[in-house]
Amino acid sequence: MLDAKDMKILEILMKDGRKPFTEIAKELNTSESSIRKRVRKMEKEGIIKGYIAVIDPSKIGYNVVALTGFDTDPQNFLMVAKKLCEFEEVKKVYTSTGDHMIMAEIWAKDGQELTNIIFNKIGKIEGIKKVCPAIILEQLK
Amino acid sequence: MLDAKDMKILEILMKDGRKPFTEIAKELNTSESSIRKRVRKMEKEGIIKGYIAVIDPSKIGYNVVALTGFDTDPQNFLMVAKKLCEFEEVKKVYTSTGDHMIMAEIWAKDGQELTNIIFNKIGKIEGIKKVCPAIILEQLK
DNA sequence: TTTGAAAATTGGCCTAA
DNA sequence: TTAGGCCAATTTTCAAA
Repeated sequence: MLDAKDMKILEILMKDGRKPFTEIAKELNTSESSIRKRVRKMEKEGIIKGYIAVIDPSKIGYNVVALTGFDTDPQNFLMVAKKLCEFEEVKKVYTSTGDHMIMAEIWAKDGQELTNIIFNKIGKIEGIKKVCPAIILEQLK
Repeated sequence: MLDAKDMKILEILMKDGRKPFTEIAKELNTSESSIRKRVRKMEKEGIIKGYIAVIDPSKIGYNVVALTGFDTDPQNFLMVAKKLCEFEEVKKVYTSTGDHMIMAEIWAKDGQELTNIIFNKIGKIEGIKKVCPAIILEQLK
């Protein structure tokens, strides 16, 4: 299904999602149309879900990013996870095994705002039993 | 430093990193060159760190993604974090507060490969005291 | 901000494996 | 049937005024 050339294209686009097809073609010693048709196919098949700009949160005033685990009672599990997605400050939501059934990445301007988001806004969701925020100190990769 | 228009541009690019400047300009009722100059400036300042394609790991054979916490003795903490970055399978590395000082996102083809990566490759790094993998079941956002 | 030239993308049509 | 080559039209980017 995916051959070596597709994988190389993906590797390149995972590092630079804006690299022109013409340049990718040059790097892989092939034609632009070949690259373009492969990329379009992978987009259609959902292999490439999209392209996003990567922002440094601290540079736009979000000085506190927290990986936050949530414990819920089993009845409200999915509802809680979906509600979490609705918050603008919640950038990512996963369900997972391990210590917490739900993990979320939350951006806040400072500690006070994080407290407010977690305990006043999110904490009010029915079914949440416990909240475990871990503040990210540095992203190394 | 960042005005409202910059923030709107960032919001748009965080959702679609490939949206042409001309389209963004139309949405924000301004000119293409204005948008482009603002974007270039934010790129230069490191506010926009780059652009990446978002890949569905399961569609390229990575069926197991694990958020993994690492405990280390304090002497080896930074060295461990840096070593982790060198593994191709380790896609993200954070230092953080909370249960584990280091958090990493690891991609593997299956459970067996994850076990191999965590215990045979990564686990051999000096100073690692404990490994706590949580397998991501679903990404909701 | 406007303008015009260069570069990249797009779509259609074609051939070959 | 599918991947890739080719070409012409459109769109986007870019630098200078």
